[in-house]
Amino acid sequence: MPVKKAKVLRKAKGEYHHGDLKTSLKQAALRLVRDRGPRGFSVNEASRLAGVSVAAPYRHFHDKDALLAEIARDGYELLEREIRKSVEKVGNLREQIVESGMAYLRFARNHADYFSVMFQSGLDRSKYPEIERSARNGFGVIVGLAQQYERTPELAELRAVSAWALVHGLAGLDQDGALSSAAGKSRTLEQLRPILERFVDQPYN
Amino acid sequence: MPVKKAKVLRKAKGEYHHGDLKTSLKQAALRLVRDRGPRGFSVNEASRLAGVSVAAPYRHFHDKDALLAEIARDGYELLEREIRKSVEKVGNLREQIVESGMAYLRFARNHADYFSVMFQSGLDRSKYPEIERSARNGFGVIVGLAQQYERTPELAELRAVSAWALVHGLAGLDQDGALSSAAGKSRTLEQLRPILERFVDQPYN
DNA sequence: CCACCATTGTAAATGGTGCTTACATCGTTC
DNA sequence: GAACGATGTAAGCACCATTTACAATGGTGG
Repeated sequence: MPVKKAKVLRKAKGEYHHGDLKTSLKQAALRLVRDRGPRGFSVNEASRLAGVSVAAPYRHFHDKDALLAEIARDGYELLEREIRKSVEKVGNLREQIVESGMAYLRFARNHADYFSVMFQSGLDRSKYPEIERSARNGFGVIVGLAQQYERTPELAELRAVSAWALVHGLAGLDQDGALSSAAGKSRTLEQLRPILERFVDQPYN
Repeated sequence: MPVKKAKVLRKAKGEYHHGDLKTSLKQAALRLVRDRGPRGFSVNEASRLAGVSVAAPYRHFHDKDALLAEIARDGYELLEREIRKSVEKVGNLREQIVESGMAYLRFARNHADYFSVMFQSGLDRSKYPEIERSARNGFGVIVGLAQQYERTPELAELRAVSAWALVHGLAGLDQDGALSSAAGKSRTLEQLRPILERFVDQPYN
């Protein structure tokens, strides 16, 4: 879990300027989302966590939604990076597709805070084009793989949409705990790999 | 579309007792969710819509989350009914599976308000066992179909989880507008049917 | 070196929210 | 027809988002 050195989360007591309040606020918000769910976050509380006054955030974000939107965008970018990294690790195209899906599932589990801001915060995406753009970039990776994998653009699109829906659905259900087997035992991500492999090995034509 | 006659949504002006405040509040909340997103709902506003004071709801629901939870449970039950209804319409097992998926997608689109309360409201499901129960019942329908379709319980479970994830993901992406084709044209649900058919026709063994 | 000033932070206030408590009214039952 | 449970109201608390007016900071041009 690479966490960029030891960042300043709280402002030092005697200081006036924080140094990197914008980043701190996003981290504080993410922590609140992690601890109290996607709705359990408030600007005021994030301010307190960062050790500044409640008005300070408004020097960096137009409003609460703008803060959330920026976190969402960060999330999409992080997701895309992680997918690309996973894809680069293997040579075989089939494996690349499987790994991109596994990366999606890992992201949803390891960065559940980002994931819930991205998909469960009820943000009005149409108001933040940069989110749309980042999301589309990420999806582009999947589309690219599908295009290499399928013969026609139509089949590629079908494959890409199906793949995205499958991993997105798995990720969502996993986060809701709906995938834990009857006994309540949680599932390893590796246990989901066969689902992806089956999907990839299904011929489209 | 079936809306139980013409229900009393607002209390009549001169009356003191409402008659069915509980139902009215849930309907008001759903309307607010539909109009202003999953976060744009407040108990106070729902009260106003129902024509009562802001404290009145607390005679019927322990708190805001309890109201949301009951709506979610209603949603799971409605979803289950609609899936069962669709399944009954066709005889062939393969078609039943496809139709159950289509019913899920229809539900997500036609009852986007319920769907978002069920999956995007950030409700703490572990606090409301009745939600878990209703959700599990609905999933039971899918599992049942899968058990008829596959030879072993293991394959059936794999099939059921995959099916659920696929339609759940499609529904979620559809609601986010992520499925609209490049031109921004929205997709007919029937256009998604081939995805489900492909899935069903894939041999598991 | 230092006075300026954009940047970043603070304090206080506004209007709104969820929720609780104390009290008022209804209408059914005995 | 009175008592009582069901139901509704009014008022108040704590919290929140946001704005405004002001203050501290530190980099920059003179």
